[in-house]
Amino acid sequence: MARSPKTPPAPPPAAPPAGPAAPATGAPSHGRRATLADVARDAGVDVSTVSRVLNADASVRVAEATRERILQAARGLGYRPNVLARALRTARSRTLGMVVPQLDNPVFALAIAGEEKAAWSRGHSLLIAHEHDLPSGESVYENLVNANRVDGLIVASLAPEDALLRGLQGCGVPFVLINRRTQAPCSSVTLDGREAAAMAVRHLVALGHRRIAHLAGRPQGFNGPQRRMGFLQALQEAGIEPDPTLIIPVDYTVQGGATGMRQLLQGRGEPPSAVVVATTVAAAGALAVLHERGLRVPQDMSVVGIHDLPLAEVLHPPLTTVRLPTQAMGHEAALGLIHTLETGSPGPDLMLPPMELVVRRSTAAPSSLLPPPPPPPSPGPGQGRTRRRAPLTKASSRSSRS
Amino acid sequence: MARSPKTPPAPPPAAPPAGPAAPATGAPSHGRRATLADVARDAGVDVSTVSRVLNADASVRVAEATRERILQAARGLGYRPNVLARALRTARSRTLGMVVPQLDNPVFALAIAGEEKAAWSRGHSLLIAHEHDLPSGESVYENLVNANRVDGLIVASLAPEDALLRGLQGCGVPFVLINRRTQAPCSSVTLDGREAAAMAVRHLVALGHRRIAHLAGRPQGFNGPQRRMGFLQALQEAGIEPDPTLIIPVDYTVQGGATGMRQLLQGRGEPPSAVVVATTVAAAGALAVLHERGLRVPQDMSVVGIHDLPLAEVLHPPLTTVRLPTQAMGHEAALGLIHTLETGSPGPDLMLPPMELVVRRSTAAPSSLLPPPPPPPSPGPGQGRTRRRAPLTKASSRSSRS
DNA sequence: GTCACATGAACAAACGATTGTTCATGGTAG
DNA sequence: CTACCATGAACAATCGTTTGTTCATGTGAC
Repeated sequence: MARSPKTPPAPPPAAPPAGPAAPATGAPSHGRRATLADVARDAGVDVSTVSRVLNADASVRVAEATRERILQAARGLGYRPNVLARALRTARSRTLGMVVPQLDNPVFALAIAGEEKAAWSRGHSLLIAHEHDLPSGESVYENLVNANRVDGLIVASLAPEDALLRGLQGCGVPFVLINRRTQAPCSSVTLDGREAAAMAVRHLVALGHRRIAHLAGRPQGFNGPQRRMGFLQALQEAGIEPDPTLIIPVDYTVQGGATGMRQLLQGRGEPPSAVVVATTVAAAGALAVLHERGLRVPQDMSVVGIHDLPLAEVLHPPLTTVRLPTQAMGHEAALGLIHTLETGSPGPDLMLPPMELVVRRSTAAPSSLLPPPPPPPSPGPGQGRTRRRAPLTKASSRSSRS
Repeated sequence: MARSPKTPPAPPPAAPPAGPAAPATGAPSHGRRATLADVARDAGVDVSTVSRVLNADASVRVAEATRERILQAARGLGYRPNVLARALRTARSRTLGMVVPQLDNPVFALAIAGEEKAAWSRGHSLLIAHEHDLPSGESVYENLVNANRVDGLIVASLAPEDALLRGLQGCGVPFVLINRRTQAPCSSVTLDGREAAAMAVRHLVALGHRRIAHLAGRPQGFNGPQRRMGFLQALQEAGIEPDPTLIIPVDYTVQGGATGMRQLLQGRGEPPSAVVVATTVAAAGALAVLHERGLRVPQDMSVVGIHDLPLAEVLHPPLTTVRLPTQAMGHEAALGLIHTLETGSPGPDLMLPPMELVVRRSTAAPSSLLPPPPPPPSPGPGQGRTRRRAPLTKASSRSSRS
């Protein structure tokens, strides 16, 4: 492991800067892949020397001429280290394991994209596993660690905290949770749902809304309560007394959003003029119910979704959302985990701030005031953090933990 | 995490049917994982014997008592084979490499889910890589094969055929393409877009539509032309003369669908009463334009999308689609590849038929005829293959290749 | 003319498995 | 009583690396 400690971009281990089409300057001679021994023979030295030269082992001295010969031989043979052998010897596979509860969820797919990028950029690979039952009775985590030898785990699980942590700790490798924080201190990378919800509310307040509802996530999860807190906090900041009947817990599904919206519409009292929906998918359900009832968006009701997805663009009308750095979450998790693996330092503990408020066509000033008089804070949708675009800012806000 | 064992094929490599909680009957003794040598010591035999017993090596005879002792020792130690060592020795990693052009595409995400399931069910792992450039100048394929030692590749690439195949063949491992066929004979698993488009058309014809448009995919891809062929064929079957001005090539994007629909609406001549859109995403764009123009769906225009996605459910109105077995595609590809690896037989060459027509609210009889008179084939949406639900049927229709 | 020493590179032992071959044993046939 | 054979298990080589240690060489000081 004597590579240049940091310097990730560098491809020191014999990367033949071959022609346009990489295929072998003359390498794939007789089918078998070239090994250290082949290089050693060609260069007329011992394998150990080759190993040290190719790994830029600083603790050893070799003559410049020898080094050249070795490098040349390696290049000529198209030598690539056998990661299996290396991993066996060093007990480090340079592979990260990612466990997801579901793959067909754009949030996880994006996170994986970020992880994959980070992993490869640091010379690691990503092994993906679905959270599922194994015939052997092991957990996927254990299997990954015990049999496949991943060096660390990135986990996005919905399992109960205690069992999850117990299982993970039993694996004996570093891990980082994404999209979720735990009571117990534990490395994690999450999205700041509190701030996201607050941004949504501020946008609506700036438009002149005062009666704002919230289709909130499940109270027992992590993201639901976060977003609810942000919602309440921003309301309070604006001097608006929150109306408990306007906060309705819903499932993160189309159906859940629809049910929640129905419930909201049949409530007594003055109806809201705007609603912040905990997820974009639930917002889609809410929109459907509004159409069903003949209510126009945004004229009769403004809708904001939290967590931007491609879906938001194709809804009717296109949904105003708060964009969250989902891919960055995966990227940071992988980078942090690799750092932990390399230095032994504790894992990352990040909460990434929202990227921006994406104003589409589902929000406008409430029709009760037209033409819209300049509302208290600032007129129009161009307030505060709108379209801020701060892609990768970090916020190590352990303080914000409940 | 010990769950109900499904007992699929067989877990020959020493799967200890431990108690409810797998964590060690007494195993994780001193941190280090148990090796063959540990088991051998405990059982008082040689490692080679342990290896043969645990692998159920038929070519060797061991006394029943010895076998028992070994099994017990392995169980007691919680022994798990080190796949790295095994892979090094056998030159088989039991790992599949999956290369995708983009991860945030539900089609690929679903395919991966299918592959992952198939791989694990056969004792393999799945290594995922994004199709991207490597600093070393190698292709991702080569890197996967050369350095990470995957035994085979599943590839979903949009790269030009010749370069792609050359690169893949240079890797020297079996591979199977998904979601795409090539001119050159080559293992692949695809979705039958021809039949899918035909199903969509038949549905519309059954509703009474005669003037049917097609927002078609790119002519140079694989799926676009397939679907276009199916569209034309079904029209012909119904005795309808296709109108070339009603077939418009579009990009597989919201924007593409929108542009295509605008073009369709500004055409001279009698406007179509229904449209088959090549993808659900493009259909979303088309719907948006229809709303923009004040046209009602399905009263003024029926819309069918090909390739069902969760998105279809949340559009306005919910989109009638043809459901394609995307996950099964990945499943079959992985299973086929593993079969190739194990037997040396040629790779799979499948084209999976559509699963069903999912009738939602975007299709109805054309308003020109109300009440709808029984149209020629059969009345109502309950025709032919609608809601057939044949999850995993295969069709080795190499004959259908152009 | 030795001795010590720095230099450069070879030697060799792992890592944890698989697998071809050899070896000890006891029973049986001649 | 010896030769032979089937049986059951040990021996040992190997996969391709990494890494601690040893070894040969030439140079300089004494």
